[in-house]
Amino acid sequence: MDFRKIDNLSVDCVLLKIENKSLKVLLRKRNLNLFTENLPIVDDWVLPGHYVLKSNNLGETANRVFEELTGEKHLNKNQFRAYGNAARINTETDLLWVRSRGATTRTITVAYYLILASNKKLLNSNGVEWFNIKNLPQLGFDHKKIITDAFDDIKSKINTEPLVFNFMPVKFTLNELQTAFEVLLDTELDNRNFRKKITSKSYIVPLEEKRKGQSKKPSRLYMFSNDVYNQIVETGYIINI
Amino acid sequence: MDFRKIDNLSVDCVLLKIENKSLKVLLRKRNLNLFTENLPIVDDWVLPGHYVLKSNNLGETANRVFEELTGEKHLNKNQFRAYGNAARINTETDLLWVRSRGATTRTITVAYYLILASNKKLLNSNGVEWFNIKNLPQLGFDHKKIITDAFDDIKSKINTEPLVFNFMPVKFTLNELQTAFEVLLDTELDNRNFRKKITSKSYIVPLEEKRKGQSKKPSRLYMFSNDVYNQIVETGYIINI
DNA sequence: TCAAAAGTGTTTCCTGTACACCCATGC
DNA sequence: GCATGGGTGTACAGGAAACACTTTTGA
Repeated sequence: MDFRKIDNLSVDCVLLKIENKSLKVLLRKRNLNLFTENLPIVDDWVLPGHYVLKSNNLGETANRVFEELTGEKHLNKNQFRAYGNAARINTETDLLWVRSRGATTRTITVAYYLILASNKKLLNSNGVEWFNIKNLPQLGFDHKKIITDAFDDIKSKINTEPLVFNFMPVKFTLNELQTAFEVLLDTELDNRNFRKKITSKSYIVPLEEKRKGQSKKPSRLYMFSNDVYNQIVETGYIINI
Repeated sequence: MDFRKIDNLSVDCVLLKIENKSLKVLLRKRNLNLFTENLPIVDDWVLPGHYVLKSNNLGETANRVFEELTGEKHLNKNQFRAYGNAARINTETDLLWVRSRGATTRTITVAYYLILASNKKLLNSNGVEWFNIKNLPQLGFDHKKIITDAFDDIKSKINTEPLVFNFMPVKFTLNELQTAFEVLLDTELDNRNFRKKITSKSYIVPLEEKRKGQSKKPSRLYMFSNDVYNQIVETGYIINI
């Protein structure tokens, strides 16, 4: 195992969840004090990430970042783009930051996103915070673009791949699922039609169990069955262009 | 302009077209003679690609590869994945090849695909050849996987983005378009229903012109209007999972 | 008893799908 | 005049969309 880092290759991780009817992304505080002055001159937010070690795969590097944050191994992360423009690190703050970490200023980053179920808690919230994706703070590097790209990728897949269920706890109500769709598609859906559509799918299985306490009337819980989904493999040759 | 190459970063290019009712990919002959023996020990095929120069962006590098092959500037290339496993270069041939080019054996490659219209010819066919994607020769590195991933990406987008039209000449017949869909979706479509669907789209514009000679009966030509398409922006919230 | 979220059916319209024959031309 | 790919219409079924009230519980 070679623990040295490849000094021009990093992985950035977009951790997403739905909370309060909006999509949240996890950011890490970036802070650097220069001792010549007494002011912090780097004081903004960036995506959690890590340089790739010589012995590590890209995916392993992402896994490690995600595990450190959540305490769990995740299998459903998604690599969606690489960023390697010659001038992608160009502001004074970004250059300073990169040099302070002994990396080259021409760093290529490979970006992953991971969807976290809404009931999961972070293992470690030191220095990180959830932000509404529609209301991001000052971000370093090209991380705003990376977040936008991640969201675009999810949106483009949400209607054809069972990606929504990653936002859901194992057991969820139909209204929770509807909210997830609404947040991701940025639209409103008719509740009756939504229920009809969803309950017609064999891989969304109604459970006997109901959830009490969350609302006045108890609500039926459902689960997504990956097994059943994989059997069905909806070909869906709907030419939709 | 710094012409030195980044010795662990390359770009691989998947150039695709439809010909003879099948999807073709362009490969470059890889050949290396070791002078100690008189036999070529590297003799297989790889994707065209290039190391990234210090002053070049990833996309610029891909553009250059595509331009050298086709003689044209292309705007619709697509970055679809990065490959950077620690052990992705591991066979004796691949290691030999990489060392012979003065690169590191931990090279990250960023992969792009470009769709070429079926009427386009290559500028330069030296050492390259079109292969049916269903019948590939011996490939170096992880290039088989890269090709599969490119195809998967296209398939996943073909029904929701106007990607097919890149396979088409500017003016095309409906039957040509149907063939493209059939090849890409690996299915057969009903001709009458296909025509109904397509002619209902305002951005697929019938021209006065007909094509003679190709078949017995002259066939009407159509064109895809990007302008009209962008105006329409079909939201398409068809939850299809 | 009322506030709050859960849950339920019907009608209309549109779109997908299945299916078989005539058309215009080159040879 | 015939072979070849180009081109057309109709009927049916299933899914999408619009729409308002009842149910169950906690407070």
